[in-house]
Amino acid sequence: MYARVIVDVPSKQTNRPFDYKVPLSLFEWVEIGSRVAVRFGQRMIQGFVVELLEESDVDDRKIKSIEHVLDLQPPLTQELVKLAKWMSRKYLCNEITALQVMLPSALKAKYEKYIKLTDSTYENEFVSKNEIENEIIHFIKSKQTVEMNELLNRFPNASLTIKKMILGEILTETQNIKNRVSAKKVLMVKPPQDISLLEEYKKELSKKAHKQLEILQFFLNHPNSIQLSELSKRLNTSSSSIKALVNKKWLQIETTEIFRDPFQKHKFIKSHPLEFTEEQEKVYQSISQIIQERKQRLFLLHGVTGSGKTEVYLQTIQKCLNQNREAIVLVPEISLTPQMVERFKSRFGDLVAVLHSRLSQGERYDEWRKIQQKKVKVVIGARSAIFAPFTNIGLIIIDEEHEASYKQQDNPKYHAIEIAKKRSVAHQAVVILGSATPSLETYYESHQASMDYLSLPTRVAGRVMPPVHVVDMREELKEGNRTMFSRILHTLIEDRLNKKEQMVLLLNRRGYSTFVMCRSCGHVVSCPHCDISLTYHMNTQHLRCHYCGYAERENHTCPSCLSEHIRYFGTGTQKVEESLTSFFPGIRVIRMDVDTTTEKGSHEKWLNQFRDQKADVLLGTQMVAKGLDFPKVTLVGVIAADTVLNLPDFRASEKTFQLLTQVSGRAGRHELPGEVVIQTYNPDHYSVISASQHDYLSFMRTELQTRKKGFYPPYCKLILITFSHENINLLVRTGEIFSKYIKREQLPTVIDVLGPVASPISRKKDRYRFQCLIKYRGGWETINLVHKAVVSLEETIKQTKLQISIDVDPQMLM
DNA sequence: AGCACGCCGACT
DNA sequence: GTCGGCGTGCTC
Repeated sequence: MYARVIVDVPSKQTNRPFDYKVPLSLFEWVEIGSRVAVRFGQRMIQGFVVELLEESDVDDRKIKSIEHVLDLQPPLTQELVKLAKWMSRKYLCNEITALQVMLPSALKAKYEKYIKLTDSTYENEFVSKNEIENEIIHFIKSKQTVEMNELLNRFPNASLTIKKMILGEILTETQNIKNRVSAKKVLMVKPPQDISLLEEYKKELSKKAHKQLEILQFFLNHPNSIQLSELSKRLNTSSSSIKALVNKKWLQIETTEIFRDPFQKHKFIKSHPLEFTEEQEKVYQSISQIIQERKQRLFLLHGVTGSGKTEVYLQTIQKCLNQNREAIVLVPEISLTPQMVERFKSRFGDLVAVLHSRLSQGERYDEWRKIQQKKVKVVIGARSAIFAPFTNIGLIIIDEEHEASYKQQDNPKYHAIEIAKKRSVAHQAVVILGSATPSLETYYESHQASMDYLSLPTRVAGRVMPPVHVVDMREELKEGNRTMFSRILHTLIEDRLNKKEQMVLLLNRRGYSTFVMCRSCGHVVSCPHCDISLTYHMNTQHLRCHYCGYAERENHTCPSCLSEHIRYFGTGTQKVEESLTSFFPGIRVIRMDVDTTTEKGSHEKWLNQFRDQKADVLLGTQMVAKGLDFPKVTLVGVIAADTVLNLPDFRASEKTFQLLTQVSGRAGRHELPGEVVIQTYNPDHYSVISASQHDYLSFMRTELQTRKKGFYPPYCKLILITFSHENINLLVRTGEIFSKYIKREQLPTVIDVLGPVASPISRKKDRYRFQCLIKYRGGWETINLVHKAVVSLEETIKQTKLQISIDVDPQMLM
C-alpha cells in the first residue's frame, strides 16, 4: 500500500503530494489524516497523509517508506483533509499551510538535531590533532548527547568542523521530530485490583511504619487511583513512604495523561433554559425545525443588542445535542470574555471546550484533544475553532458575523464564514450568522435563496434603545472648548459620578494614534523603514513603529527645523486617562488597551473590578465595545467617531456604523436607562446619523446604493494582489505586466482590474508596496487566472526576490 | 525550506 | 592545486 503525503515544507515547489510506501507494520495505523514522519531528501520531516493508494506510478527506486506515525489517532478527519485542499485552491496558499492552520500549534513539528560521539570514538578514546575537535569531543562527552543548536552556540565558528567530523564518523547525528508541547502527564498511585489484599499487607507491615499504614488504610476507604501529589498532600506524607509500598509491589505507580484545566478554580452554577419571548420563540422554531430535519441551511439572525440572541443560541445548541450531534460556536476574540464563556459552561457544563488565544499552547492543545477524543460536544472559540475536528456537526453559530477578525490576515487568508458554509454542506448542518449589524454581504445574501433572514427587532423586557447625542466637535472648538470632552459629555460624566453610576468611554485608536508633529514646520516624525508615523509610548518615552518595531528616543527639538515647538498629537488612551483625572479629581478609571491586557488573566481581572464597581469609568479601545453587559453602566461616550471613517477603505462607513451601534448598545441594558454621546467631526455623515437613530435599514439602503454605484461587494467580489520590493521601478513594471496579463485574457467573469497603485501603506520594512485590485463575479475562473498570472512571473520572483501576496475576498484593502 | 552539488575566485 | 564562496536544482 502507498500513501500520498503533503510534506511540511511550505514552498511552491513542494506544494504537491509525495508518494510513500506504507510498511506492513504500519498498515493498521496509516489513515487519511494521519501525521507521519518521512525522509524527504536528506532530512526527516513530518507530513500529512491525504490519500491511500494500492499502486503508485512513482519509480520504485525513488520511493521511500513512512518512518513513523506520530499520533495514536489521526489528528485530521477526511473531511478536513479535503477542506484543506479546497482552501489551497481558493485562497492560493500551500496545502501544508492549510493543513497546519487546522491544528493547535502544539502539533507543529519542532525539528531537532542531536549530536553524539560514535561508538568507535568513545571506545578508542579518540584524540584529534585539531584542538577545536578535541574541545568539541570533550564537550559532547560530558553531556552524552547535545542538541546541534547548543553545540553551535558553544562553538560559533565550528559548523564546518562539526560537519566534517560527522562525515569522518567521529560524531553521529540523529534527527527528531517533536511536538511543540505534549500531553501533560502525572504520576498516579494505584491500589491492587483486589482491595482485600490491603488488609493482609497491613498485618505484614512493621509496627513503626505509621505512615505506610495510614496510606494502606486510605486506599481501603478510597479504592481508586489517585494522583501522587494529591495523596501526599492529603495524608501529609512524603513520597518516600509511598515509594516504599510501591517497592514492595503492594501499590503501583503509573503515568496518565491529564488535561490542563484553565477553569479549574471556577465553579459553574448550572443554568436552565429561559422563557422565550414571542419573537425568540418564532426564530427558534424556524431553526429548530431544520435541525430536526437534519438539513443544511444558512440563517442570518439579525437581532438588536440586548434582544436575547444568546439564549436562542443556547437552546438551538441543546436541540442539536439532543440529536447527538455537535455544535461549533464562533465568537470574535475580543468578546470571548469570561462572562461569555460562563454562559455556555453553566448551561452545558463539561460538554464545552473553549479555544481562545489567551490559553497557553498546552491548555489549547488539551481543549483540542477533548474535541478530538469526543469528550465534548460543544466548542466555543475564536476564528480557528471553525476547524474543530468533530465528525458529526449539526450546528455552527457565528456570532457578530460582521467582524473583520473572522478573516485571517496571514496565510491561509480564509474567512471563517466561508469555511462554515463548506463544513455545513459536508455535515448537513445548520449555520446561524448572528449580528446586530450584519455585514452588507450577509444582509444581501439573506435576501437571496441561499440564506434565510430571521430577526429579533426588540430588546427583551421592553427596554428601549438609549438616546444618542451626536456632538459636532468643530462647534465645540469654535465655542472655545479645546479639550477632548464636549461640554455635554463633561456634564454627563459629572452627573454619573454624582449618581454613583458607571460609564464606558471608547477611544478607537486606529488611524488616530499618538503621532508627533512639529508645529513650526509641520514635520511629522515617521519610521525610516515604513510609510507610517511613529507612535509615542509614554511609559518608555520612546517613539515606536507599529509595523516593524523600530524605536527611537523622545525628541525635544524638531529633527527637521530644530524648532522646539514639537508636540505630541492625537489621543491615546493614556492621554484620555490623564485628562479624566485632571478634570474630575478622584475619578476611578480602568484603562483597557494592549498595554494593560497582554498579561494572562488581566482582561478578566479588570472586568471583574469594573463589575464590582471598583471604578467609575471603563476606558478602552475596541475591546470595550463588544458583548460586555454591566447593569450600572448608564453612559457610553465615543471620544472620536471619525477615526475609522477616514480610513481609505470602501468599508469605512460600514465599520463606523457597526462600531457606533455596538457601543451604543452597551448602555442601559438593565433597569437603569442609558444615554450615549458620540463626538465627531462628521455629524452629517449617514453612518453617524443612522447609528444615532438605531436605524440599520436606512443605513443599509444608503450604503447598498453607494456600493452599487462604485461596483463594490456585495455587487462583485474582490481579489487584492500586493507586490513588494525595495526597488520601486521593478515593482511598477511587474505590476503592469501582471495587470496586462489578467486583462489580455478577457475573461467574462473579470469586471475590472484596478492598478497597480501604491498601497495605502506604501512602504513597510524598507520595501515599497504596490497593489492591484480585481473585481470579479465569483467562481473559480478568476482565481485560477490569478494563479496562472503569478506562475508566469515566477522567473522575476526568483531572480529579484519580489514578493507577491494574494488576498481573495479581502476584508481590508491595505 | 533545506540540503547537496557544482562551478569559479582567493589562498596554502 | 585546494578551500570555501554562493547559484541551481531536487526532494517520493
